[in-house]
Amino acid sequence: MPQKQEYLSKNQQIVLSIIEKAKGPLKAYSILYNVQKKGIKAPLQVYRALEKLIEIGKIHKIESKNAFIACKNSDCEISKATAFSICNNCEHVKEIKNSKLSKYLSNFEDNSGMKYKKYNLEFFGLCRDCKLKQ
Amino acid sequence: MPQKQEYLSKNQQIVLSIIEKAKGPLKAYSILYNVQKKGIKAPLQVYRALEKLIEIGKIHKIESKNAFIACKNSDCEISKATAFSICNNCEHVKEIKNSKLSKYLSNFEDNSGMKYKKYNLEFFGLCRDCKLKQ
DNA sequence: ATAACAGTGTAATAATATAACAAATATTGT
DNA sequence: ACAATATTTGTTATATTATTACACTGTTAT
Repeated sequence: MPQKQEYLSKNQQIVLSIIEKAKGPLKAYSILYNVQKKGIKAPLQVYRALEKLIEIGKIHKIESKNAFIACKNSDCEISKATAFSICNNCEHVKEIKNSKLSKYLSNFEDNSGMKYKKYNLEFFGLCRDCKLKQ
Repeated sequence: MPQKQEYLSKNQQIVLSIIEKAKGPLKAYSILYNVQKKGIKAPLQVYRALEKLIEIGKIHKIESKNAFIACKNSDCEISKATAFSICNNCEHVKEIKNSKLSKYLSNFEDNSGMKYKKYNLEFFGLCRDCKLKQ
């Protein structure tokens, strides 16, 4: 009796594969347009797949952009600690993999002594290329 | 010659005062319904005020909720380093004021040596009250 | 076999946010 | 005070993002 889903359903596979092929985060409706040839016709089908893929940690949502990106971090099977670098100029997004940072945040206690199960961190700045160009 | 706006316009004041009075984050359209008696009729008027208020650091956007909360942190006149605690159960949101955390994140360098001007961090868990109830 | 569960398909609609344009108001430099 | 510049406002329309509701299909566990 498997506790966690071990396979992806058809729609989940289709949506994941589009996101994995993409260079950057994709928006839900742009995913939809990309998969209409493959039989996914309605927003809800996309959103359902996205929800599941997030739940099992295959993708992450970039909240400040309402966009979805494949998880590059083999560790996070359940997506609970995410950090991203976002370029204000070219909009390039990269997942930050930094064990010191993730340890620091996972163990963080606020002033009341509370600890958290989950966090999402988004950093903004200029990426290397954009900094050079300016 | 003031470089920064030193006052708030009428609509900005109205919107800010609603947000400051609220117990938690408010959504844009809920703000709209609340201020229709005061002459603000259209979403855009609310969004424009929100944009300005964010820019000058009077409020913050909780990205995972598409909601807006007053800044309790007198330091952040320009909103560039924000951290929040969000309860998964009662949805209570609190701005985290922790100088160690903010120093850590403001000085954070990623693996490529890049530093960032701005960040937003959202922590999720159960708040004290909800933890006790369960 | 059947209950429980996860996934699918479809239509409709809700919720969030922006574009485009015209006019009014405030601010600054001279 | 006056023109030039900035910002803010008002309004309509529309774009974008996300969910509700309902009927149906397939798989798994007992």
